[in-house]
Amino acid sequence: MPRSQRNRPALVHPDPEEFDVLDILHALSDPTRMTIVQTLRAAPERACGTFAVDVAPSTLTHHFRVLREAGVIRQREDGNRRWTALRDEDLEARFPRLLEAIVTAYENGLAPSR
Amino acid sequence: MPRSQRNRPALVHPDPEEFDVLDILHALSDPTRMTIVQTLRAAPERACGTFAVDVAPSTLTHHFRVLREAGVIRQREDGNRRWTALRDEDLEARFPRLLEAIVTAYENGLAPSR
DNA sequence: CCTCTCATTCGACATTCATCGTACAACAGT
DNA sequence: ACTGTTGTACGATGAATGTCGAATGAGAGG
Repeated sequence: MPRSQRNRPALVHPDPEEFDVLDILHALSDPTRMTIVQTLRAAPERACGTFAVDVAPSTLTHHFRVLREAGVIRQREDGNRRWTALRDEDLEARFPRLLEAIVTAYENGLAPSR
Repeated sequence: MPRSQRNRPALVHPDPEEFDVLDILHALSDPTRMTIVQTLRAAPERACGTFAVDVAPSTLTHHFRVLREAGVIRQREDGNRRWTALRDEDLEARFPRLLEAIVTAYENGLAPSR
């Protein structure tokens, strides 16, 4: 029996109909979380520890929860690892072009005129 | 001599090169501020008191400052009124399709599936 | 069985934030 | 001048937020 079904509370993953744009915007307005999303756009699925962000593990867990409860990412358990992926398709179905516009804007703001 | 040039500090309006996507996302992640932006999309310019938001005047001033310092709105003085307008073109030039995608997503989230 | 790794939960902390009431300043009429 | 309107500035307050360290728990592998 995997860890997620024993002592650990089930991971909260809202349905696309429950997505709230304001929650998504808030989730993406933090630099650490935006870096996570940006990283996930390049790699389809990653383990928690493989993100190049400079925060404590418990802080990372916190940021994952914010993203997950907003519907931005999906997490699944696999042995001792927790894999994280973007909910590209769900987001696109609910809010077309939203994620693309935001992440593109963020990446445009990094190098060119800063 | 208008009010803005006397005892009052000049209104802070960042240049488009200084826009920060994360600041913009944070500014738009509040329901009151999103309502303001949505209202401004319909009317090109409005006076402060003409927004259908249910907060105290001083709170409204606070929200205008957040939006203004993020580059979302522009405010100008005219006699006793302060006129507020969206910085459509500046935002579009700096972050193409960003505002459109966000406001559209917000409006889609209001009626259809909620 | 023992240990190491991975990631979480919990509690604490300092900061930021949304909100309001009060006081105030400038303009517009009368 | 006096008065009402418009909107700001300031200070306070309670809630939310980002951060961390310590403790915990489950899995993997010797």
